[in-house]
Amino acid sequence: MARLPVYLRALHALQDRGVATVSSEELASAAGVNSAKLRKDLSHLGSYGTRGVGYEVEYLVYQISRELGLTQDWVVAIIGVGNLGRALAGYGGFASRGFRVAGLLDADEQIVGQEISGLTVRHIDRLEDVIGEHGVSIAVIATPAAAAQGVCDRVVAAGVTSVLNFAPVVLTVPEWVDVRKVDLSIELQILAFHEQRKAGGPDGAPRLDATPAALGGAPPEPVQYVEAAE
Amino acid sequence: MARLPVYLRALHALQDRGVATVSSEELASAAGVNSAKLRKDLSHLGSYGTRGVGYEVEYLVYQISRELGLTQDWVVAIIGVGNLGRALAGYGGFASRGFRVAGLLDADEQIVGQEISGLTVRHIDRLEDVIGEHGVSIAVIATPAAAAQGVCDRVVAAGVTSVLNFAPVVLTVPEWVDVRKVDLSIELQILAFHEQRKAGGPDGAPRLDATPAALGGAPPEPVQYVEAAE
DNA sequence: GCGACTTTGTGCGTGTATTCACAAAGGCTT
DNA sequence: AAGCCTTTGTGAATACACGCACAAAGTCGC
Repeated sequence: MARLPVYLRALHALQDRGVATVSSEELASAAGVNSAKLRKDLSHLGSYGTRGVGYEVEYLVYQISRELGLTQDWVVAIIGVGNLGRALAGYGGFASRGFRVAGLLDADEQIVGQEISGLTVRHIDRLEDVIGEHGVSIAVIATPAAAAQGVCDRVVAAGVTSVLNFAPVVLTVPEWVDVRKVDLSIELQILAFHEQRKAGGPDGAPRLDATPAALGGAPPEPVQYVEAAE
Repeated sequence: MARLPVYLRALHALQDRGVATVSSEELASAAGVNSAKLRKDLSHLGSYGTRGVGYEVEYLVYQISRELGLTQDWVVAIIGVGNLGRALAGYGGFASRGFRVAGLLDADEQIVGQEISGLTVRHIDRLEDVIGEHGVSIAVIATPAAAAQGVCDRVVAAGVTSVLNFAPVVLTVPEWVDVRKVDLSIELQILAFHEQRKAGGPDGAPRLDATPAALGGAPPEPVQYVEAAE
């Protein structure tokens, strides 16, 4: 399930606070989900709780990590070292969960050779070498949209079977390859949609879940929706 | 629906290629979804297709933009100008869809005053001023985890009703505030989970959904996750 | 050792999402 | 103008996710 990482994070937070045992109610609250759902999720991996007491934090951390495959190292390459690629390279949340960034690649000669977060950026021409040398199994694509599919084809040909795509395109891959997409502007668009709903829909329909709170909101200016390539 | 932004992107790509009309089958394929689902989604906003022909791209773009609230400007503030905040500030996908970044804020004196993507970073102490002056309605939180809840409380108190959270914590907000979370490491963990499944579960159990044969492609070699020695 | 209390694990009803399949509707050709 | 062909829009069947509520199971106090 896609919620396990969230539980895992909450459990780590509890561990840091020295909590040894936790009930489904508490953990669900910390993770922001329903307690029955949490119990059902956990029971799907086996019975790791003690009735009347709860779950032992450390044991649960281990079981979830094991289920997610975090008890082994995953070797990652980041392709595209722009602003986003740099942010990803320096993101501490990777290393602490068993993800090791083994390569940074870019097509820009200005960037190739730079040292970022302890790694030297290599030229995209060496993509296959880097993947082979380090046994990369997960590729992170942070290139411009136009380059993404080409890069994707190459990493797949080189043996990568999981791709995390930050470029705003739908990637086409063979069936045995998994792709997950993170799209920053889509998230904002979804927020805008809900924001608009709060203020009354586009057709002026009365808002269904109006809040009593006073909104010091922005007077929305009439606008054109200009489109630009990315 | 959360899929509308994906359709919108696909439509924009078609527009750039000069395509005037598109069938549900083509658009669904470009967006990576089932065509019946796409038609049902679109019919939910009204009947904008022509039977026997398809949908007029430009008209559909307008209707979806309108539904999503992209025909008006949304004013955004980015709090936390680390690597990620910088990447977000420079991300072209925002401006092109009606999102205007009106403020960059950080607590680090070293960063305050820097000019990034045409904006001067201001001190977090001025958060309420910036929100009020520009009529910010969406806040993007790109701070360290420890600071996120505090910042969130402040932006909410200042009148913001939508929050896009990049910090790895579950934010607590009043019921009238929408929060969306983007978690980079969670995406990688989900990939690792599937990757592990392909190779046989954590207990070595045979994979249940193994693909018997790959049509028109090289079958994946039996994968091993060797610890890469350097 | 026993009973009361707490908490898990899950059966079940409900609502929602997804997909199939087809009739209705429009264009296009002759 | 009439019939054929394409594609939409949607009824119906299916699958899935969610959450309530409760019995089973274990702990803790006495």
